[in-house]
Amino acid sequence: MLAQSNPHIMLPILPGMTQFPARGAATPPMDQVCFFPAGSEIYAQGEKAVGLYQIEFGAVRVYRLLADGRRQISAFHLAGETFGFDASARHHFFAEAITGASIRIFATTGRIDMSRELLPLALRSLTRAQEHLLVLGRQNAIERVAAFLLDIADRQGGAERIDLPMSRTDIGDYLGLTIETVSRAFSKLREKGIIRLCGVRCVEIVKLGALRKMNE
Amino acid sequence: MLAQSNPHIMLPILPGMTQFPARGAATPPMDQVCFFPAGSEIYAQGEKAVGLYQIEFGAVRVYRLLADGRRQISAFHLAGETFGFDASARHHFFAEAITGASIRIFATTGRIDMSRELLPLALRSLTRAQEHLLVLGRQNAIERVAAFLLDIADRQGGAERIDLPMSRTDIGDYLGLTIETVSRAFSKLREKGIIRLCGVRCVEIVKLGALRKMNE
DNA sequence: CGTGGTGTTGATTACTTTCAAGATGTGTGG
DNA sequence: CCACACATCTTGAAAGTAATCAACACCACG
Repeated sequence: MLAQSNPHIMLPILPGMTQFPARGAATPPMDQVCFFPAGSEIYAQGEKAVGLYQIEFGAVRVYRLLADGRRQISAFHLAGETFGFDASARHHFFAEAITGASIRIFATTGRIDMSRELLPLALRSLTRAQEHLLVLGRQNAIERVAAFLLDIADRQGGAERIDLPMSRTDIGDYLGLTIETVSRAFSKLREKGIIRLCGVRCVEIVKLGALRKMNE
Repeated sequence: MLAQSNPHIMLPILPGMTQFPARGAATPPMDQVCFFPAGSEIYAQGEKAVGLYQIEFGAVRVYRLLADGRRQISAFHLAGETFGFDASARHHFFAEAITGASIRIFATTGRIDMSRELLPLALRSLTRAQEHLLVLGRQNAIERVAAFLLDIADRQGGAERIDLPMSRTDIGDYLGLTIETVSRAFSKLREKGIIRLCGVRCVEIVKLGALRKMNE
Protein backbone atom coordinates (compact mmCIF):
# COMPACT_ATOMS: atom_id res chain seq x y z
CA MET A 1 0.00 0.00 0.00
CA LEU A 2 1.42 3.36 -0.96
CA ALA A 3 1.79 6.19 1.49
CA GLN A 4 -0.20 8.51 -0.78
CA SER A 5 -3.34 8.68 1.30
CA ASN A 6 -2.63 6.43 4.23
CA PRO A 7 -3.93 8.34 7.22
CA HIS A 8 -2.01 6.14 9.65
CA ILE A 9 1.27 7.71 8.68
CA MET A 10 2.12 10.65 10.91
CA LEU A 11 2.74 13.65 8.76
CA PRO A 12 5.26 16.26 9.90
CA ILE A 13 3.85 19.49 11.25
CA LEU A 14 3.79 21.86 8.31
CA PRO A 15 4.54 25.58 8.48
CA GLY A 16 1.55 27.47 9.86
CA MET A 17 0.22 24.39 11.63
CA THR A 18 0.17 24.06 15.40
CA GLN A 19 0.43 20.74 17.12
CA PHE A 20 -2.02 20.09 19.89
CA PRO A 21 -2.08 19.12 22.73
CA ALA A 22 0.82 21.50 23.24
CA ARG A 23 2.74 22.20 26.44
CA GLY A 24 1.13 24.82 28.62
CA ALA A 25 -1.92 25.44 26.46
CA ALA A 26 -5.26 24.72 28.14
CA THR A 27 -7.27 24.97 24.94
CA PRO A 28 -6.28 24.77 21.30
CA PRO A 29 -5.60 28.10 19.59
CA MET A 30 -8.50 29.56 17.62
CA ASP A 31 -8.98 30.21 13.93
CA GLN A 32 -6.05 28.22 12.70
CA VAL A 33 -5.19 24.73 11.70
CA CYS A 34 -4.20 22.42 14.55
CA PHE A 35 -2.74 18.97 14.31
CA PHE A 36 -4.16 16.35 16.68
CA PRO A 37 -2.16 13.10 16.95
CA ALA A 38 -4.03 9.79 16.65
CA GLY A 39 -6.09 9.16 19.78
CA SER A 40 -5.78 12.67 21.18
CA GLU A 41 -8.73 14.49 22.67
CA ILE A 42 -10.21 17.42 20.76
CA TYR A 43 -12.77 18.31 23.38
CA ALA A 44 -14.38 16.63 26.37
CA GLN A 45 -17.90 16.28 27.71
CA GLY A 46 -18.66 19.21 30.03
CA GLU A 47 -15.95 21.36 28.49
CA LYS A 48 -16.89 24.88 27.52
CA ALA A 49 -17.61 25.06 23.79
CA VAL A 50 -15.51 27.61 21.96
CA GLY A 51 -16.37 27.02 18.35
CA LEU A 52 -16.66 24.58 15.51
CA TYR A 53 -14.19 22.23 13.95
CA GLN A 54 -13.51 21.62 10.29
CA ILE A 55 -11.38 18.65 9.31
CA GLU A 56 -8.64 19.34 6.76
CA PHE A 57 -7.51 15.74 6.76
CA GLY A 58 -7.85 12.75 9.07
CA ALA A 59 -10.88 11.38 10.91
CA VAL A 60 -12.66 12.09 14.19
CA ARG A 61 -15.00 10.18 16.51
CA VAL A 62 -17.60 11.90 18.68
CA TYR A 63 -18.86 9.76 21.55
CA ARG A 64 -20.45 9.45 24.92
CA LEU A 65 -19.76 7.08 27.81
CA LEU A 66 -21.88 5.30 30.39
CA ALA A 67 -20.60 4.99 33.97
CA ASP A 68 -19.53 1.37 33.41
CA GLY A 69 -17.47 2.26 30.36
CA ARG A 70 -19.92 1.37 27.61
CA ARG A 71 -19.28 3.77 24.75
CA GLN A 72 -21.52 4.99 21.97
CA ILE A 73 -19.92 6.77 19.06
CA SER A 74 -22.62 9.08 17.76
CA ALA A 75 -20.72 10.06 14.63
CA PHE A 76 -17.55 9.73 12.63
CA HIS A 77 -16.33 12.80 10.80
CA LEU A 78 -14.07 12.71 7.75
CA ALA A 79 -11.99 15.23 5.83
CA GLY A 80 -14.02 18.23 4.71
CA GLU A 81 -16.71 17.83 7.35
CA THR A 82 -17.60 20.17 10.19
CA PHE A 83 -18.45 19.02 13.70
CA GLY A 84 -18.84 20.33 17.24
CA PHE A 85 -22.60 20.99 17.33
CA ASP A 86 -23.04 18.87 20.47
CA ALA A 87 -23.02 21.98 22.60
CA SER A 88 -25.15 24.83 23.81
CA ALA A 89 -22.64 26.36 26.19
CA ARG A 90 -20.77 23.17 27.02
CA HIS A 91 -20.06 20.03 25.04
CA HIS A 92 -22.28 17.04 25.73
CA PHE A 93 -19.87 14.62 24.08
CA PHE A 94 -16.22 13.77 23.68
CA ALA A 95 -14.33 14.23 20.44
CA GLU A 96 -11.07 12.49 19.60
CA ALA A 97 -8.84 12.25 16.57
CA ILE A 98 -8.94 8.68 15.21
CA THR A 99 -5.96 9.03 12.93
CA GLY A 100 -3.68 12.02 13.08
CA ALA A 101 -5.97 14.86 12.06
CA SER A 102 -5.49 18.41 10.97
CA ILE A 103 -8.40 20.52 12.10
CA ARG A 104 -9.36 24.14 11.57
CA ILE A 105 -11.06 25.64 14.61
CA PHE A 106 -13.57 28.46 14.13
CA ALA A 107 -14.58 30.71 16.97
CA THR A 108 -18.36 31.18 17.10
CA THR A 109 -18.66 32.96 20.46
CA GLY A 110 -18.51 36.72 20.78
CA ARG A 111 -18.47 37.08 17.03
CA ILE A 112 -20.77 38.31 14.34
CA ASP A 113 -23.83 36.13 14.10
CA MET A 114 -23.08 33.04 12.06
CA SER A 115 -26.44 31.29 12.48
CA ARG A 116 -27.23 31.60 8.83
CA GLU A 117 -24.22 29.56 7.79
CA LEU A 118 -24.39 27.25 10.78
CA LEU A 119 -28.01 26.16 10.60
CA PRO A 120 -27.67 24.06 7.42
CA LEU A 121 -24.63 22.30 8.89
CA ALA A 122 -26.44 21.63 12.14
CA LEU A 123 -29.45 20.29 10.23
CA ARG A 124 -27.22 17.93 8.27
CA SER A 125 -25.83 16.59 11.55
CA LEU A 126 -29.36 16.22 12.86
CA THR A 127 -30.55 14.29 9.81
CA ARG A 128 -27.53 12.01 10.02
CA ALA A 129 -28.19 11.32 13.70
CA GLN A 130 -31.87 10.63 13.10
CA GLU A 131 -31.08 8.25 10.26
CA HIS A 132 -28.59 6.48 12.46
CA LEU A 133 -31.37 5.99 15.01
CA LEU A 134 -33.20 3.84 12.46
CA VAL A 135 -30.09 1.72 12.00
CA LEU A 136 -29.55 1.21 15.74
CA GLY A 137 -33.19 0.76 16.59
CA ARG A 138 -34.44 -1.45 13.80
CA GLN A 139 -31.65 -3.11 11.86
CA ASN A 140 -29.76 -6.33 12.61
CA ALA A 141 -25.98 -6.74 12.72
CA ILE A 142 -25.40 -7.34 9.04
CA GLU A 143 -27.75 -4.55 7.98
CA ARG A 144 -25.96 -2.18 10.32
CA VAL A 145 -22.57 -2.97 8.84
CA ALA A 146 -24.03 -2.60 5.34
CA ALA A 147 -25.41 0.81 6.26
CA PHE A 148 -22.06 1.81 7.70
CA LEU A 149 -20.17 0.80 4.55
CA LEU A 150 -22.63 2.62 2.29
CA ASP A 151 -22.37 5.73 4.40
CA ILE A 152 -18.57 5.78 4.44
CA ALA A 153 -18.35 4.93 0.73
CA ASP A 154 -20.68 7.79 -0.05
CA ARG A 155 -18.71 10.24 2.05
CA GLN A 156 -15.43 9.14 0.51
CA GLY A 157 -16.68 10.12 -2.91
CA GLY A 158 -18.55 7.02 -3.95
CA ALA A 159 -15.55 4.99 -5.12
CA GLU A 160 -15.94 1.25 -4.65
CA ARG A 161 -12.72 1.04 -2.63
CA ILE A 162 -13.16 2.23 0.94
CA ASP A 163 -10.42 3.15 3.35
CA LEU A 164 -11.53 2.66 6.94
CA PRO A 165 -9.66 4.94 9.31
CA MET A 166 -11.25 3.40 12.39
CA SER A 167 -10.77 0.12 14.26
CA ARG A 168 -13.34 -2.66 14.63
CA THR A 169 -13.87 -1.47 18.20
CA ASP A 170 -14.82 1.98 16.91
CA ILE A 171 -17.15 0.48 14.31
CA GLY A 172 -18.76 -1.67 16.99
CA ASP A 173 -19.23 1.30 19.29
CA TYR A 174 -20.78 3.23 16.42
CA LEU A 175 -23.15 0.44 15.40
CA GLY A 176 -24.06 -0.75 18.89
CA LEU A 177 -22.35 -4.12 18.36
CA THR A 178 -19.34 -5.96 19.75
CA ILE A 179 -16.15 -6.22 17.70
CA GLU A 180 -16.77 -9.95 17.24
CA THR A 181 -20.18 -9.33 15.74
CA VAL A 182 -18.79 -6.63 13.45
CA SER A 183 -16.05 -9.01 12.34
CA ARG A 184 -18.56 -11.78 11.66
CA ALA A 185 -20.74 -9.42 9.65
CA PHE A 186 -17.75 -8.41 7.50
CA SER A 187 -16.95 -12.09 6.97
CA LYS A 188 -20.51 -12.90 6.00
CA LEU A 189 -20.64 -10.05 3.47
CA ARG A 190 -17.34 -11.34 2.07
CA GLU A 191 -18.65 -14.94 1.87
CA LYS A 192 -21.68 -13.67 -0.01
CA GLY A 193 -19.41 -11.93 -2.51
CA ILE A 194 -20.86 -8.51 -1.67
CA ILE A 195 -17.57 -7.05 -0.47
CA ARG A 196 -13.89 -7.91 -0.76
CA LEU A 197 -11.47 -7.34 2.09
CA CYS A 198 -8.17 -5.99 0.80
CA GLY A 199 -6.50 -5.59 4.17
CA VAL A 200 -8.23 -5.19 7.52
CA ARG A 201 -9.01 -1.54 7.00
CA CYS A 202 -9.66 -1.60 3.31
CA VAL A 203 -12.93 -2.77 1.81
CA GLU A 204 -13.97 -3.05 -1.79
CA ILE A 205 -17.67 -2.97 -2.57
CA VAL A 206 -18.35 -5.61 -5.21
CA LYS A 207 -22.14 -5.66 -5.28
CA LEU A 208 -23.32 -2.17 -4.47
CA GLY A 209 -26.91 -3.07 -5.33
CA ALA A 210 -27.01 -5.94 -2.86
CA LEU A 211 -25.63 -3.68 -0.15
CA ARG A 212 -28.23 -1.02 -0.92
CA LYS A 213 -31.04 -3.55 -0.89
CA MET A 214 -30.22 -4.34 2.74
CA ASN A 215 -31.03 -0.76 3.69
CA GLU A 216 -34.42 0.06 2.24
CA MET B 1 -59.48 10.25 36.19
CA LEU B 2 -60.59 13.79 35.55
CA ALA B 3 -60.81 15.27 32.09
CA GLN B 4 -58.63 18.19 33.15
CA SER B 5 -55.57 17.29 31.12
CA ASN B 6 -56.43 14.01 29.52
CA PRO B 7 -55.14 14.30 25.97
CA HIS B 8 -57.19 11.34 24.81
CA ILE B 9 -60.37 13.34 24.97
CA MET B 10 -61.21 14.99 21.65
CA LEU B 11 -61.70 18.66 22.23
CA PRO B 12 -64.11 20.59 20.05
CA ILE B 13 -62.59 22.87 17.44
CA LEU B 14 -62.37 26.25 19.08
CA PRO B 15 -62.93 29.59 17.35
CA GLY B 16 -59.82 30.56 15.36
CA MET B 17 -58.71 26.96 15.06
CA THR B 18 -58.75 25.08 11.80
CA GLN B 19 -59.24 21.36 11.64
CA PHE B 20 -56.87 19.46 9.45
CA PRO B 21 -56.92 17.37 7.28
CA ALA B 22 -59.70 19.42 5.77
CA ARG B 23 -61.62 18.73 2.55
CA GLY B 24 -59.92 20.14 -0.50
CA ALA B 25 -56.83 21.49 1.24
CA ALA B 26 -53.54 20.00 0.04
CA THR B 27 -51.46 21.49 2.84
CA PRO B 28 -52.38 22.88 6.22
CA PRO B 29 -52.83 26.65 6.39
CA MET B 30 -49.82 28.62 7.58
CA ASP B 31 -49.23 30.75 10.63
CA GLN B 32 -52.25 29.63 12.55
CA VAL B 33 -53.30 26.94 14.93
CA CYS B 34 -54.46 23.69 13.32
CA PHE B 35 -56.13 20.76 14.97
CA PHE B 36 -54.90 17.32 13.93
CA PRO B 37 -57.09 14.39 15.03
CA ALA B 38 -55.41 11.40 16.70
CA GLY B 39 -53.44 9.39 14.16
CA SER B 40 -53.56 11.98 11.40
CA GLU B 41 -50.52 12.84 9.32
CA ILE B 42 -48.86 16.22 9.82
CA TYR B 43 -46.27 15.76 7.09
CA ALA B 44 -44.82 12.89 5.10
CA GLN B 45 -41.35 11.81 4.06
CA GLY B 46 -40.47 13.43 0.74
CA GLU B 47 -43.02 16.18 1.20
CA LYS B 48 -41.82 19.71 0.62
CA ALA B 49 -41.05 21.39 3.93
CA VAL B 50 -42.98 24.61 4.50
CA GLY B 51 -42.10 25.55 8.02
CA LEU B 52 -41.90 24.52 11.63
CA TYR B 53 -44.47 23.18 14.02
CA GLN B 54 -45.14 24.21 17.60
CA ILE B 55 -47.42 22.07 19.71
CA GLU B 56 -50.07 23.92 21.72
CA PHE B 57 -51.41 20.72 23.22
CA GLY B 58 -51.27 17.04 22.39
CA ALA B 59 -48.36 14.85 21.31
CA VAL B 60 -46.62 13.99 18.05
CA ARG B 61 -44.42 11.17 16.76
CA VAL B 62 -41.76 11.64 14.10
CA TYR B 63 -40.66 8.44 12.42
CA ARG B 64 -39.13 6.65 9.49
CA LEU B 65 -40.01 3.33 7.86
CA LEU B 66 -38.02 0.52 6.30
CA ALA B 67 -39.34 -1.18 3.16
CA ASP B 68 -40.65 -4.17 5.15
CA GLY B 69 -42.61 -1.96 7.53
CA ARG B 70 -40.19 -1.76 10.42
CA ARG B 71 -40.64 1.64 12.02
CA GLN B 72 -38.29 3.78 14.06
CA ILE B 73 -39.75 6.71 15.93
CA SER B 74 -36.90 9.19 16.17
CA ALA B 75 -38.68 11.50 18.57
CA PHE B 76 -41.84 12.23 20.51
CA HIS B 77 -42.84 15.85 20.86
CA LEU B 78 -45.06 17.17 23.63
CA ALA B 79 -46.95 20.39 24.30
CA GLY B 80 -44.74 23.46 24.06
CA GLU B 81 -42.11 21.83 21.88
CA THR B 82 -41.13 22.70 18.32
CA PHE B 83 -40.40 20.12 15.63
CA GLY B 84 -39.99 19.80 11.87
CA PHE B 85 -36.22 20.14 11.55
CA ASP B 86 -35.96 16.89 9.59
CA ALA B 87 -35.81 18.81 6.35
CA SER B 88 -33.53 20.74 4.09
CA ALA B 89 -35.98 21.27 1.24
CA ARG B 90 -38.06 18.15 1.83
CA HIS B 91 -38.93 16.19 4.93
CA HIS B 92 -36.89 13.06 5.60
CA PHE B 93 -39.42 11.71 8.08
CA PHE B 94 -43.11 11.31 8.78
CA ALA B 95 -44.91 13.21 11.51
CA GLU B 96 -48.26 12.17 12.98
CA ALA B 97 -50.44 13.36 15.79
CA ILE B 98 -50.54 10.70 18.52
CA THR B 99 -53.45 12.15 20.42
CA GLY B 100 -55.54 14.93 19.01
CA ALA B 101 -53.09 17.80 18.77
CA SER B 102 -53.33 21.51 18.25
CA ILE B 103 -50.33 22.76 16.36
CA ARG B 104 -49.14 26.20 15.32
CA ILE B 105 -47.42 26.17 11.95
CA PHE B 106 -44.74 28.78 11.22
CA ALA B 107 -43.64 29.56 7.72
CA THR B 108 -39.86 29.71 7.43
CA THR B 109 -39.49 29.90 3.65
CA GLY B 110 -39.39 33.20 1.78
CA ARG B 111 -39.36 35.08 5.03
CA ILE B 112 -36.95 37.17 6.97
CA ASP B 113 -34.02 35.11 8.14
CA MET B 114 -34.92 33.21 11.28
CA SER B 115 -31.66 31.28 11.63
CA ARG B 116 -30.80 33.05 14.85
CA GLU B 117 -33.92 31.79 16.61
CA LEU B 118 -33.93 28.43 14.88
CA LEU B 119 -30.36 27.32 15.54
CA PRO B 120 -30.80 26.78 19.31
CA LEU B 121 -33.95 24.74 18.69
CA ALA B 122 -32.22 22.65 16.04
CA LEU B 123 -29.29 22.08 18.37
CA ARG B 124 -31.62 20.90 21.11
CA SER B 125 -33.14 18.38 18.69
CA LEU B 126 -29.65 17.29 17.71
CA THR B 127 -28.53 16.75 21.28
CA ARG B 128 -31.68 14.78 22.02
CA ALA B 129 -31.13 12.56 18.99
CA GLN B 130 -27.49 11.97 19.86
CA GLU B 131 -28.37 11.08 23.43
CA HIS B 132 -31.00 8.68 22.15
CA LEU B 133 -28.28 7.00 20.08
CA LEU B 134 -26.56 6.02 23.32
CA VAL B 135 -29.79 4.47 24.58
CA LEU B 136 -30.40 2.48 21.40
CA GLY B 137 -26.81 1.48 20.86
CA ARG B 138 -25.66 0.58 24.34
CA GLN B 139 -28.53 0.06 26.78
CA ASN B 140 -30.62 -3.03 27.43
CA ALA B 141 -34.41 -3.22 27.46
CA ILE B 142 -34.97 -2.18 31.05
CA GLU B 143 -32.44 0.64 30.86
CA ARG B 144 -34.11 1.93 27.69
CA VAL B 145 -37.51 2.03 29.36
CA ALA B 146 -35.97 3.75 32.39
CA ALA B 147 -34.40 6.37 30.12
CA PHE B 148 -37.72 6.87 28.37
CA LEU B 149 -39.62 7.40 31.62
CA LEU B 150 -37.02 9.84 32.94
CA ASP B 151 -37.13 11.80 29.70
CA ILE B 152 -40.92 12.04 29.61
CA ALA B 153 -41.13 12.84 33.33
CA ASP B 154 -38.62 15.63 32.87
CA ARG B 155 -40.48 17.07 29.90
CA GLN B 156 -43.80 16.92 31.72
CA GLY B 157 -42.43 19.17 34.44
CA GLY B 158 -40.73 16.67 36.70
CA ALA B 159 -43.82 15.52 38.59
CA GLU B 160 -43.66 11.90 39.75
CA ARG B 161 -46.91 11.06 37.98
CA ILE B 162 -46.48 10.62 34.24
CA ASP B 163 -49.20 10.60 31.65
CA LEU B 164 -48.17 8.58 28.60
CA PRO B 165 -49.94 9.76 25.47
CA MET B 166 -48.48 6.97 23.34
CA SER B 167 -49.19 3.26 23.02
CA ARG B 168 -46.78 0.44 23.87
CA THR B 169 -46.26 -0.02 20.14
CA ASP B 170 -45.09 3.59 19.86
CA ILE B 171 -42.79 3.19 22.86
CA GLY B 172 -41.37 0.01 21.35
CA ASP B 173 -40.75 1.70 18.02
CA TYR B 174 -39.04 4.56 19.83
CA LEU B 175 -36.83 2.33 21.96
CA GLY B 176 -36.05 -0.27 19.30
CA LEU B 177 -37.93 -2.98 21.19
CA THR B 178 -41.07 -5.07 20.67
CA ILE B 179 -44.22 -4.23 22.59
CA GLU B 180 -43.83 -7.44 24.57
CA THR B 181 -40.37 -6.47 25.73
CA VAL B 182 -41.56 -2.99 26.65
CA SER B 183 -44.41 -4.50 28.64
CA ARG B 184 -42.07 -6.89 30.44
CA ALA B 185 -39.71 -4.03 31.30
CA PHE B 186 -42.61 -2.05 32.80
CA SER B 187 -43.60 -5.12 34.81
CA LYS B 188 -40.07 -5.65 36.07
CA LEU B 189 -39.77 -2.01 37.18
CA ARG B 190 -43.10 -2.40 38.97
CA GLU B 191 -42.00 -5.65 40.65
CA LYS B 192 -38.85 -3.89 41.86
CA GLY B 193 -40.99 -1.13 43.35
CA ILE B 194 -39.36 1.52 41.19
CA ILE B 195 -42.59 2.54 39.47
CA ARG B 196 -46.28 2.10 40.05
CA LEU B 197 -48.72 1.56 37.20
CA CYS B 198 -51.91 3.53 37.77
CA GLY B 199 -53.61 2.55 34.53
CA VAL B 200 -51.88 1.42 31.33
CA ARG B 201 -50.92 4.90 30.29
CA CYS B 202 -50.20 6.36 33.66
CA VAL B 203 -46.99 5.73 35.55
CA GLU B 204 -45.92 6.93 38.95
CA ILE B 205 -42.21 7.11 39.65
CA VAL B 206 -41.64 5.78 43.15
CA LYS B 207 -37.85 5.55 43.27
CA LEU B 208 -36.50 8.30 41.08
CA GLY B 209 -32.95 7.64 42.28
CA ALA B 210 -33.06 3.99 41.24
CA LEU B 211 -34.35 4.98 37.82
CA ARG B 212 -31.59 7.55 37.42
CA LYS B 213 -28.94 5.08 38.51
CA MET B 214 -29.86 2.89 35.54
CA ASN B 215 -28.85 5.67 33.17
CA GLU B 216 -25.40 6.82 34.19
C1' DC C 1 12.49 -12.75 15.18
C1' DG C 2 9.86 -12.03 19.12
C1' DT C 3 6.03 -8.89 21.08
C1' DG C 4 1.83 -6.39 21.58
C1' DG C 5 -2.08 -4.71 19.49
C1' DT C 6 -5.81 -5.82 16.43
C1' DG C 7 -8.78 -8.86 14.06
C1' DT C 8 -11.05 -13.52 13.20
C1' DT C 9 -13.39 -17.65 14.35
C1' DG C 10 -15.63 -21.13 17.42
C1' DA C 11 -18.52 -22.61 21.49
C1' DT C 12 -21.55 -21.31 24.95
C1' DT C 13 -24.58 -18.15 27.34
C1' DA C 14 -27.83 -14.40 27.78
C1' DC C 15 -31.22 -11.48 26.12
C1' DT C 16 -34.77 -10.19 22.98
C1' DT C 17 -38.02 -11.66 19.58
C1' DT C 18 -41.58 -14.45 18.01
C1' DC C 19 -45.60 -17.03 18.56
C1' DA C 20 -49.54 -17.87 21.33
C1' DA C 21 -53.01 -17.28 24.79
C1' DG C 22 -55.31 -14.71 28.12
C1' DA C 23 -56.37 -10.22 30.65
C1' DT C 24 -57.70 -5.51 30.80
C1' DG C 25 -60.00 -1.52 29.30
C1' DT C 26 -62.70 1.38 26.33
C1' DG C 27 -66.45 2.40 23.43
C1' DT C 28 -70.95 1.03 21.64
C1' DG C 29 -75.47 -0.46 21.57
C1' DG C 30 -79.13 -2.64 23.87
C1' DC D 1 -76.55 0.83 33.44
C1' DC D 2 -74.99 -3.39 31.74
C1' DA D 3 -73.23 -6.57 28.07
C1' DC D 4 -70.59 -7.30 24.30
C1' DA D 5 -66.79 -6.42 20.97
C1' DC D 6 -62.52 -4.68 19.64
C1' DA D 7 -58.23 -2.89 20.61
C1' DT D 8 -54.50 -2.78 23.64
C1' DC D 9 -51.72 -4.78 26.99
C1' DT D 10 -49.66 -8.63 29.70
C1' DT D 11 -47.66 -13.03 30.40
C1' DG D 12 -45.69 -17.58 29.09
C1' DA D 13 -42.91 -20.80 26.13
C1' DA D 14 -39.93 -21.56 22.28
C1' DA D 15 -36.73 -19.81 18.90
C1' DG D 16 -33.26 -16.71 17.18
C1' DT D 17 -29.66 -13.25 17.38
C1' DA D 18 -25.93 -11.06 19.47
C1' DA D 19 -22.81 -11.08 23.61
C1' DT D 20 -19.41 -13.32 26.12
C1' DC D 21 -15.57 -16.25 26.80
C1' DA D 22 -11.70 -18.38 24.68
C1' DA D 23 -8.23 -19.54 21.31
C1' DC D 24 -5.79 -18.46 17.39
C1' DA D 25 -4.15 -15.57 13.24
C1' DC D 26 -2.27 -11.49 11.38
C1' DC D 27 0.42 -7.41 11.12
C1' DA D 28 3.36 -3.55 12.38
C1' DC D 29 7.10 -2.53 15.22
C1' DG D 30 11.26 -2.76 17.86
